[in-house]
Amino acid sequence: MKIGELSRRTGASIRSLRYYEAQGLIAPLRESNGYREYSPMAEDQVRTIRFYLQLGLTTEQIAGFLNCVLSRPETFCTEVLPVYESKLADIEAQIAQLKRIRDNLVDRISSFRGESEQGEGVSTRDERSERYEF
Amino acid sequence: MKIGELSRRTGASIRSLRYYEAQGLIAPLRESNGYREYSPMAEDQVRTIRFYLQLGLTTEQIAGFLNCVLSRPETFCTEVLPVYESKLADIEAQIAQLKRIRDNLVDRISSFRGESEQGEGVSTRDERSERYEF
DNA sequence: CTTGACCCTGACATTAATGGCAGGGTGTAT
DNA sequence: ATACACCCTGCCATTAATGTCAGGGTCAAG
Repeated sequence: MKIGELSRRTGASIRSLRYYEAQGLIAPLRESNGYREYSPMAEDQVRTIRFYLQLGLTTEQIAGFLNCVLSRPETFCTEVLPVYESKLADIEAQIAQLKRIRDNLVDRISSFRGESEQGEGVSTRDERSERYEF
Repeated sequence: MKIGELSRRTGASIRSLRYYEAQGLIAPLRESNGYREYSPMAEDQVRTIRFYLQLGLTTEQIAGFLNCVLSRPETFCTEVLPVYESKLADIEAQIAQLKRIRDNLVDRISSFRGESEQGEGVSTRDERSERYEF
């Protein structure tokens, strides 16, 4: 199939499909006129790429294990686990940082509410940690 | 004081101090030689700017209420609350999204652990599409 | 008068995936 | 042959604050 059809089938823009190729994630054949010709398997391949992108992995990381996971179960690919673990650490750190900012914002917002009557920051902290715990 | 000293006192790089000025957050006088001359109050002003930046607000948002909060308690500045609330909504959404990704990663990581004892993955396809769910 | 520590402006780079345009070729149906 | 849908490459833009040059003034001390 040609790039337009693959785009329609996968939801990836034509621009993105060309980008994945430039990043070495997919290698369509070329017809004599220069058009890309994708095999039917490309559809699954693109969906797999997009899934890993949604997990926040980079094209470079995906390139490191894509061939493996396309041909066998993910759990057989030893390259995948460290990538997951490193990404997970990133995510946890980001969440922690965002939580700090959020708590600060919540404090400051609640001090606006308190300002119209009297007492300042009551013991919002306990309520907050309950509500936001996860 | 000149820009180098203000930088040392506040921890903001010289580049950043110039940037804050370009964004309309601070307006030092100019000496006849073109050098910026900052009043002593600028030190507090820069610290205030940096604090709001740490909360994730943009220079544009900060510009919208900086004059007010510099001259009276924050809770008297009605421009601030909606900015906080909007930022808080962003943060909550980001946290929720990161949590989804994290949960997915945790699942996938734990499936590696289980795989060492379990039988093979016969149908790679089905497993993968199941786990693709967010 | 030179050195060295300051200061100035302006411009480009950074990150990563994607959008979008310009300028052009291909293929098919009318 | 002409319209139209499709494809190609290459390039610039995006976000927002900051880093980092280049090329050049200012000024005090020696």
